[in-house]
Amino acid sequence: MTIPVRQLKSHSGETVTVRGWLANKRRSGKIGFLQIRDGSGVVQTVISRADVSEEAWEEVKRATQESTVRVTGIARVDERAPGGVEIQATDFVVRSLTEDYPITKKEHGTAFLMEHRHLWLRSSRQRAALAVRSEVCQAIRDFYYERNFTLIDSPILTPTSCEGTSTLFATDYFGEQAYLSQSGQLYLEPACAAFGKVYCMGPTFRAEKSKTRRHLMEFWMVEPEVAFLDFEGAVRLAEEFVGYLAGRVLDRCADQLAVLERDVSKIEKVTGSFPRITYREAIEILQKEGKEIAFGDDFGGEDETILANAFDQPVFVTHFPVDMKAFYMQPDPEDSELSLAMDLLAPEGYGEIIGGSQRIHDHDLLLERLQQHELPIEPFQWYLDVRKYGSFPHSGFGMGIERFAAWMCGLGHLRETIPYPRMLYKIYP
RNA sequence: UCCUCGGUAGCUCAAUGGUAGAGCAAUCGGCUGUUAACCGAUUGGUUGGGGGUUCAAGUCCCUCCCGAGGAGCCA
Repeated sequence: MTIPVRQLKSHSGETVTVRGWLANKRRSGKIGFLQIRDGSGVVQTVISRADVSEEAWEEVKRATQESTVRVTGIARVDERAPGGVEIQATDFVVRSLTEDYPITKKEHGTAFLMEHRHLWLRSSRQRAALAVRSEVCQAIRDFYYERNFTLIDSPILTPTSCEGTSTLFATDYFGEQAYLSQSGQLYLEPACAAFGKVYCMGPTFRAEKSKTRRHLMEFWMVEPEVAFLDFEGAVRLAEEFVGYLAGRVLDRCADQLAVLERDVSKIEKVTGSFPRITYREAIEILQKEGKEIAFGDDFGGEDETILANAFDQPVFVTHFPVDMKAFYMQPDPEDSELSLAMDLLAPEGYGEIIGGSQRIHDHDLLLERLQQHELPIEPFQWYLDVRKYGSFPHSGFGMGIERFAAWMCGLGHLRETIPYPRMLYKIYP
């Protein structure tokens, strides 16, 4: 009977068949140790020449790294085996022989591995990171499902820029210019009036020529948007959300975090409420650290790291100057020069993982802001309609899934947290 | 777009301006408990492309291409 490697421990003593790919082989004249990966896990198979036919032993000699193989034998618990269970083989066959597999057991540079991303996916660290990503995505779905949010997928092909600033990927739309979406938020706001609590999760595109470990041209973002939720509510939702996701990763990805050699104590600190500082306080902290930064300046990557390192937990920075942020953000009722905006900075230098705000619900103020930003009114008419027909206060935020996953995994670069990263000038494979 | 560093065997890297090398991989042989197994042997090169300086260039100069890191911008 074919058994997934993951379930082998519960079949100890039984004769089982495993099929998969040969991850590694060590062989002497009379005994072989084969690490076989089947997608659910990796198991060591022990083959003694005396126990198998001459044909099967020839197959052991012939088998190369990443050949497709099938082994039959007795599963047994043995502490000498990686993973604690192994198969004592009675038969072994190569189903498809691999020759000249590019990724060897020794070290490779990232550039080489990225050229072979389709094969690199098979390696243990990559499988661990992508499994964490998968768990994060599932946890996101569960979080919003359990709280009665409705999934509203926003369009990827859009007629205009959402915020008017970022560089977009342009494409031809039957003779008209269309752009790949850089945010689903504007399309979520009308849906709030239909469903109250909504979210979207999908790919987002930025054509900026960024070339750093914190950037991808194509990345995934989850964006909740809630009717009648004020700024304080949005901060609390973000806090609860991040805490929930971190808890899920700790609960269900212990094996992956071990492979990634992640210091889980850093993630275990992510509980309860997160510290909050205002933008003004953040500037003061940076100035005390000797940074030359003034009120009104944006944070650089180094600034974010300084701020984040001042706390164990993720830290909210709130109340940014109005003209630093997007046109739709609600001004602070106590100081109209500030907006009810927040960024959440992850610890350990992982940077901004969440950005959000309360949205302007007053029609005339939003119109004024569009004009101030020199944005055309006509393409945003539908967006203004949200404020025209039964306006309501509402708030939301967006979280970058790769940045969150990179933080959980302790990876220095976003590219390993997405199966096929799209980076500056790099779109292969 | 700008700044910095880099490109030598399939991979990771050495090589004062003076004969292009090692480890791993591959191939062959040996080894009954290996953990990136180990041991021996063999194979493997238009030194990213083009131009220049020089008796002589992997090495110095110019230029282009490609890669890595960072800045700006952002999630």
